[in-house]
Amino acid sequence: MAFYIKEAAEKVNLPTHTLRYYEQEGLLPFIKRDENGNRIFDENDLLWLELIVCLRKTDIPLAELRAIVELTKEGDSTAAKRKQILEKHKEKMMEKQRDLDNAFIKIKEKIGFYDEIEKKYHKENLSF
Amino acid sequence: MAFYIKEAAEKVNLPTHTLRYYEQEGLLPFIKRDENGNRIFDENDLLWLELIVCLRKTDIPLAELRAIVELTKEGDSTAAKRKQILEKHKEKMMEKQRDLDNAFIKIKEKIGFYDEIEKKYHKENLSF
DNA sequence: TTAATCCTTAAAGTCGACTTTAAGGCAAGG
DNA sequence: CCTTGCCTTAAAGTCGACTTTAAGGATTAA
Repeated sequence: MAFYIKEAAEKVNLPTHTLRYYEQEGLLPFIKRDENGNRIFDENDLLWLELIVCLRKTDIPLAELRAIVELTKEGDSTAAKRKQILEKHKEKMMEKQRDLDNAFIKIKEKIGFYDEIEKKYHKENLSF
Repeated sequence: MAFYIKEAAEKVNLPTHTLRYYEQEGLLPFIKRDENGNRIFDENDLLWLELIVCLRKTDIPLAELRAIVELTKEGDSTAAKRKQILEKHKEKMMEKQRDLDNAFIKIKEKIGFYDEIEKKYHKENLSF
């Protein structure tokens, strides 16, 4: 189970350019090449890439993903540090959740307000 | 109840620069000035600003807020359009919520994984 | 009177995360 | 043989949302 960049990109629903950019930024450190220098993504690479995509949707900075990669290279002794990075991001995610909850209340209010204006406006403009 | 920019900025927890920038970008169209040309934020301005801040935390684009302002200037007949903009953003918010829910699952898994490595690592390094 | 602290405007700079452009290599199909 | 479509690299450009810098005006406190 190994894939060229186009297949990998399709699997994670990103442009190939972005995958190359991620590799360049140190997020994909173990990507092998075929005899022509083309990238080959194996199952492991894809799993990591999927986690990247999933966490990027919650706006984890590339720098934090890169930091995890660097720590991974240093071996098992860095597991606690890697965990810490993720815990910190999880806190941010929880804050976002709260921000969303607050915004839902406010946006519903405002939508209701616009509804009222709309109703009034139509009532006032009835011809008979 | 009216405030100069510094007080207003403190109330919504933004730098004064950002409030000026927002006005310049057409997000705060009704801000009055005192005899020296200083901005005066009234209760209404603050309420709108608070909504801006609340929705910005969910990444509503400035362009959408500006669009609402422009429609508001055109009067009550545009209430439906303004509502539509907010409904559309509410959809995005719901998608973010789903993204967060998915990411929570994955990040907990990964944290658990790092926990395992950590435990193993400490076990292997016991001297006796 | 001078320093501090507010305010003003306009313009330039920054940042993260891509995205686009340019120039070119390799392999298969017609 | 040539086009098509994949791949490569390096570098430049874009985008949104600020943020910083520069230059200066008005009010207050020492």
